[in-house]
Amino acid sequence: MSRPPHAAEHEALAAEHEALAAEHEVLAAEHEVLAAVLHVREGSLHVLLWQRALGPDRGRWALPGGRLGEAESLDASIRRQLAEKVDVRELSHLEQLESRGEPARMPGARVVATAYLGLVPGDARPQLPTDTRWHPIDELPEMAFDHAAVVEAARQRLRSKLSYTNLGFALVPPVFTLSELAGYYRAALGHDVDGTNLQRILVRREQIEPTGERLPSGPGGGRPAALFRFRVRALQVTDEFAVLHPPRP
Amino acid sequence: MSRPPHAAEHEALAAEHEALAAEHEVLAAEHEVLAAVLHVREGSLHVLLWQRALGPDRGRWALPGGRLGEAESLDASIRRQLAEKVDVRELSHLEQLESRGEPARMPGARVVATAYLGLVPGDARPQLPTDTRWHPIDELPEMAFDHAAVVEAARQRLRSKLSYTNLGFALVPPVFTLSELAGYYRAALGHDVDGTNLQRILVRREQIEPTGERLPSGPGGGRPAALFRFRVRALQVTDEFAVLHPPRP
DNA sequence: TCGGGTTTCCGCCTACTAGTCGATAACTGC
DNA sequence: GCAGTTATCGACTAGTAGGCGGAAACCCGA
Repeated sequence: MSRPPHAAEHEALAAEHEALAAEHEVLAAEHEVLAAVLHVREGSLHVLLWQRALGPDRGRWALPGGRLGEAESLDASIRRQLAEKVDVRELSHLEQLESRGEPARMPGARVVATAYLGLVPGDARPQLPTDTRWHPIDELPEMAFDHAAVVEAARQRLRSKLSYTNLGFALVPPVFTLSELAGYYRAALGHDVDGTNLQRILVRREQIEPTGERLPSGPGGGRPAALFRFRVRALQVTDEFAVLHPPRP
Repeated sequence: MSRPPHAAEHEALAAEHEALAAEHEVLAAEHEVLAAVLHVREGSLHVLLWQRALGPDRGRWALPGGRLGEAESLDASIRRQLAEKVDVRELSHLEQLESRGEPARMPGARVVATAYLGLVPGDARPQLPTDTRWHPIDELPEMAFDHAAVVEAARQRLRSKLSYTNLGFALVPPVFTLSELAGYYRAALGHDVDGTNLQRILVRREQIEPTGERLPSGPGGGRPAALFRFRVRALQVTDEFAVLHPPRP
């Protein structure tokens, strides 16, 4: 059983909270939403971060997010908050990840956070505010609060869902070649992926289908690649699990 | 390639966002924690519910839970709340499930809820308060608020985690026969489970091991059953997924 | 137009796993 | 000892992922 805090303690906390809220031009709130928006670019997985210019942890990099509004659902709120940093119409997927409520996760105020995983297709190049950038997920900068842990959770979630859902649709452009597809999976999974095998698995699961068209060959020649697309561009769970393993030694 | 959004478009977006933020006066939403505690008894999966005697939805059945304390983490809070309904020392597993924040999920106050999945081993018979009972998960009574959805999420989580983790340890007594083990899995998964196959899978994964002892035969005779135990009684993720399928037709 | 270089695609092979089933072992009770 | 019962073990089957080599389809230079 946890004891109720002393009144004095409580008031001090409330005062500090007020100050912080004033600084941010927002009233006191206890709940925030965050999103780790992931995106494959230049062959590796990136995450969307913005650099804090004010408040605690200024200078560090943070996930997009903010306080929950009065009449907002969690989903609606994260969409609204994300709109500040990126064109939400570019988002191909969004799902809830986890909530964190350690009392000391942020200095000053007590804030419970609900984190989301967001995905942006590989061909999208949304315009970003000046304080916001894509960071390679393997070289994260100094992160604010507990946001690094959220990024790690997002990466894990993506990795496993690629194995037993059609979540790949959210990583790739509407139409793609098999080599490109393998490249996206390689970046997201963090290990090598055999194109032949990937094709067989996804075709068998009826996740992807050929469009019938083919891309012209590159400058060096080579057989022109056939184009594919995902049949369904919304999350579906495969009845049979199938893990994409790293290659055998 | 997607075209970059026009600058004007971007500004319009930002303006819209300002308006939205102003409209959504931020308020201190209350936060509660809930747990769907599952338990296999008499061959079927049950969930722990208590009947509301006061307030909204009185008479309906609810999950254990309550408001988050000032200096409590979410995990600490759900443990404290659960202690009101069941001896928490009987809990073999507890993990976070999902958070719900629809503004109208409870009448009156705005309450964001973080739900947990709890498990109690099959041999435990914890004492319960008079308002609290185990309910078969297939015959839920009239449920309060959105608690029925939470129960469904918990069941799904259990089902899938049995396939790619050692979560079975949390369902069974410290020591068990293979028939008993198959019975627990059958109840939790909701479909038939072949004991031979289950044994091979779990032994191969090094999840279970024979204790060397054997149970005396029952009244009708029969070969005495060997006893097994889980090697590790804490959650571990199997590197290779392996789904326990329903039997083939 | 022919041949070398390049990339993609396709079919075959292998290893391994889950699911099934029947035979055998180890008991009880008559 | 024999019939009945339950548990255990081993062998068989079907299906899947991973890997590899060769054929296909293109470019380009001679």
